[in-house]
Amino acid sequence: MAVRLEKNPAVSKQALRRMPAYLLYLEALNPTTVVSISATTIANELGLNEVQVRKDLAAASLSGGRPRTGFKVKELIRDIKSYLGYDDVYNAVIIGTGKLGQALLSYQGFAEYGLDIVAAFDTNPELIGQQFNRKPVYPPEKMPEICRSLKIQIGIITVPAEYAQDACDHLTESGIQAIWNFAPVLLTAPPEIIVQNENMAISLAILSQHLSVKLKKQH
Amino acid sequence: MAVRLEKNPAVSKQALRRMPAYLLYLEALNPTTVVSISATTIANELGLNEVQVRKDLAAASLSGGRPRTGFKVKELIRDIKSYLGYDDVYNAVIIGTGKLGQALLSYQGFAEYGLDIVAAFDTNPELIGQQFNRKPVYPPEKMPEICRSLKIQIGIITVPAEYAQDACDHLTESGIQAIWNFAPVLLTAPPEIIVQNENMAISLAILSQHLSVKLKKQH
DNA sequence: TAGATTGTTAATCGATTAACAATC
DNA sequence: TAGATTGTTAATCGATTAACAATC
Repeated sequence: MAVRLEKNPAVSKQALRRMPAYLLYLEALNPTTVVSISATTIANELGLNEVQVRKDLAAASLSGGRPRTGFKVKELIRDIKSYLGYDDVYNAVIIGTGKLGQALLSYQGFAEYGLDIVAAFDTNPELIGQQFNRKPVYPPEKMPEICRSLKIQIGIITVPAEYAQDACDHLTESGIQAIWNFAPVLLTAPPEIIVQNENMAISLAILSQHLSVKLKKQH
Repeated sequence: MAVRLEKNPAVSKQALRRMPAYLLYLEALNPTTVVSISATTIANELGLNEVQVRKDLAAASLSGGRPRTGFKVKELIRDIKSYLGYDDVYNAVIIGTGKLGQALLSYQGFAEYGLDIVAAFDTNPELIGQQFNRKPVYPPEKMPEICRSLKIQIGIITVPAEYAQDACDHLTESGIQAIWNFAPVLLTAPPEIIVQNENMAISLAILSQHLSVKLKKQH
């Protein structure tokens, strides 16, 4: 996982957010019937501005598109993946094997994003020693040892809100570099630790805003 | 759930994304010891620009802040919640009671966001008739009837990617207004249906970008 | 009062969109 | 060639930040 910041100076955060959508769209195409695709088509299908899509694709694509024919789908998929850093693999552990933790452990799709979840931790003695998707559950005491020996870079927090800060502290002491936090809590971590929050409240607020506007119109 | 678009003309999308973080921060404060708080303090704690926080709070707060003392924490929490539309309640159903679906069904916190998940649907005969967090699982055939009689506005899709479009079509035919999609798929829905994607690939791409920059620095 | 903090107006910055030349 | 599409340069738009007056 390594985003090509060097090449194109204009790697906007916004563009980064749109890339996964391009990828989903391109991967849903039938590769035998659709060999090439234009930025225009993608823009229309996704409801985006044509020039915006063209700039985004130009930033990600190594060989660029061709006038008249557009971009080669296969190449473009490969380039966007590389642009998003899905080629390099990071090792991760999950803290908290409740239902959400189990769901993430069992999800096969992370491999494609360069995320390799190798183990989990939980305090529940009934879960310790079990495996989910062939990934073992360890007691929290083993965190420092396992994170260091398996060279874990990312800790994924899926414990209930009240234990999230503890989990964060434990992970920090275990030498990880980044935290992906699914608990609805603002974590306090040393500045060198990267914290990315998966905040469902944001999605929900945006959805609810659109919905309220829509329902008002119906009256 | 109804965002106050009318009052303040400058309801930026970006501000909407920051609001949930303010809320988490404010709710973590001890209400007996911290009665008032300044935008300056919040900005420092969250690593944001002071003026930005002040503008955001001005947009959400009804009574505004006071020079010297700042905002009353309790009032501010209430105002931001109302601003985000957490006061109005929307009814939702979950399609797909795998681990992710079960996790969402069991999560108690959605009530605070104005989301009331009242039922679930699954094709698995072993799950049909069961309850999770007192919410019953029905077979998909019952979707139109139940969604209409319970006045469901939101459908939450937590089925595997390959069934997500089917689930979307079913929900649309059942008269729902909005879809919250957790499957890594671009859904095709009629334009009047609001689709909000919970795309973990975006979070992961952002995290991986930061991480790659960080790891490069260490060399 | 003095000064911390608010809220607003103006300046800057970044992202989007429009216009257009280059190219296969 | 003609024309669809790319990629770039310039204009616009929106969001952030800076400067400052108002206020408790």
